[in-house]
Amino acid sequence: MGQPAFRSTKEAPRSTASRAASAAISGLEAASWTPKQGSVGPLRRSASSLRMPRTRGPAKAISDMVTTAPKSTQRRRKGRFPPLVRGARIRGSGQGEDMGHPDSASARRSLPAGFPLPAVNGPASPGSSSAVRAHLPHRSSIMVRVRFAPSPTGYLHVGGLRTAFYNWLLARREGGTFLLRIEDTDRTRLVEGAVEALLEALNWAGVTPDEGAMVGGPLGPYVQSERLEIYREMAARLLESGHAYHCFCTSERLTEMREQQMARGESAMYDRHCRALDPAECRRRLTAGEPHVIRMKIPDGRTLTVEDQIRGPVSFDSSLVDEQVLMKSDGFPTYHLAAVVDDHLMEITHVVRGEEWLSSTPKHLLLYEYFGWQPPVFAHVPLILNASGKKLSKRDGDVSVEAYREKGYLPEGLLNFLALLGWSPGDEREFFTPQELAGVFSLDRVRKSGAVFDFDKLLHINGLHMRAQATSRLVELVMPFFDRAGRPRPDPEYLARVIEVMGERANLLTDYVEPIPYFYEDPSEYEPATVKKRWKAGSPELMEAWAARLESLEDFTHDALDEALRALAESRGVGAGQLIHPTRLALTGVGNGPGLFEMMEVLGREVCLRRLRQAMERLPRP
RNA sequence: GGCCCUGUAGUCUAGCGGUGAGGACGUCGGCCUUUCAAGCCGAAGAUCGCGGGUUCGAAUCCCGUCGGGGCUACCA
Repeated sequence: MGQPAFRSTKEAPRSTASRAASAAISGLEAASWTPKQGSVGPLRRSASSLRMPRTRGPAKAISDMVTTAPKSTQRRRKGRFPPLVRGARIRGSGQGEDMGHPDSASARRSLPAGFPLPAVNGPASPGSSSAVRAHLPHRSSIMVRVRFAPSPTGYLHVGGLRTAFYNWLLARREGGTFLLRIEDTDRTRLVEGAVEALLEALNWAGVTPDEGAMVGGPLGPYVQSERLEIYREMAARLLESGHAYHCFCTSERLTEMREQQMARGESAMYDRHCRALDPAECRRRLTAGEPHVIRMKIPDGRTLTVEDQIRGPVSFDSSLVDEQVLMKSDGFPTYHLAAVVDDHLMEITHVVRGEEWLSSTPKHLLLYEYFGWQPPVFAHVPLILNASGKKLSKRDGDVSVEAYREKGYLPEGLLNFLALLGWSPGDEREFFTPQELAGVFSLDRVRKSGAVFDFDKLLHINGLHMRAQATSRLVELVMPFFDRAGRPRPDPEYLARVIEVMGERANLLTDYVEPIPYFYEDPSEYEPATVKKRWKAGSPELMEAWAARLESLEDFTHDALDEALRALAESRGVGAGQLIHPTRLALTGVGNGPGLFEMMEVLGREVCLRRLRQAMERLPRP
């Protein structure tokens, strides 16, 4: 007979899933993944020694990091696209990536005090002062620096969490830095409290930044609206070097232009009207305070190639690239300028972002070239799709991380599921803790096509993680859900026993609350279908006898209850089920749930007797 | 429309010139059991988008084609 597992509140992972859990725990070094609430549990383990080799040649380190992973993988993937080294290759009439515009002295001069102008990735500029320079390449050649750069327009989207997580995994894996930057350059879309919500969600997930907004760091500020001076300065450099120009076109003119282009069947692109503006007139209109933007110049006839870590080389014809606005008329930069400038200044080595950015990458490449900076490695991750194959959005149901948190998902469960959306380990494992993922994740195993968000599978994976948790952690995590359900919090000891008794039955934290009210209060009604099925002619009388027996039962324990019930059934000449089912109905009001005897032990004699009697009174005589 | 990405069961995926195309979710059935879950066993489900070509042999290589998606803003 199966012994109830609820006798004591165990600390170890429970039953079946522990198999999966421990199988999945390889000897990888524990990364510091710490979900906000609760902790410990089986997630903790001692560090062992599977470190990545850290001694590598400077140039190699970067490209290796992403392509390396398991040896077999590396071999297998070879030939998918040329082994890349740096992020981009630029062909055509230009000077290619080696053209070095040394950081202009003027820009350096006018940057905010204490603001380092690293140019770490850039070509060493011969004349620059070099005490600082000297040690930088060193550091950057080893240090992987990745970032998550959301714009605070609301909540954290699950797709955003996946992107952040991939970045975080890369940083953890390489002992690098995961940075959070807030891209709030669109003042019309700002949402109050969004930054806090973003951080709260990341914290909950345990995908926490090592550096950046709210946590600080040496290369801040990390909020773009606080870096306006820098963008202005950088835009000025571009103006100075002839890579950008002022544009005074009104939005009306622009709209009209676009309409005409479309009507002619052409693609809508800025017609470069202001590029030809007479310098003197430009100056005049500027001093007159006429509203204007700054646009970047795009050369014709160049082929711009991104060496994407996930897709291989992707080429664009520069003649088809629009002359993007870099600085808006309100003095804020657009994404393109701000992101490039910040990624460089913040010494980002790998830009891992959503696929929606792939088409604007050629502009970014050009900006790196104009500034004379070396671009980072790029990797564009596929989109997360809804059931009809479109980019997952609000209209498709729950897309905010907060929603999943409220539904009772575990951060590990959500993260595990999200990681598997577009990435696979190469073997057939599917259960991973975040730190395990940090040991095996690599960009070259990320798929290129979008993935549909499958709620069923998310629930399943979350269930796996639920079963791998220590009871004590579950108690901690479940408690807040009582508040939310408007129920008094149970005694932690009692809740622990409920959780043990529930065993494999929970896939969500809320499964310990809403679906099992009978653990916390007497049933207020009885499921009609179950009454019909289980409350038979002989039931009331049997319940009467059973109640009497319970009163005199010495130990109100699983074993004793089991024995007593079976003895009673035998003496009455009925099957045990004749007693078991009506009892369950009387105690819970429903037809299914945990094993009856362990449940009775948890509920206790008093409660059981009371409910049995209530049922006899309230249930109709069949 | 243009540019770019992409295409293995309903869904997530493995696959890298020779496999009965493997695994997972979901579905259906069985076992276990007092129920429900979980677990275990089993089944159905994929003309590898389609058409050509290369090859003794193609999901894998080439060409074409169709479908889906992203971008095409003084949004990110």
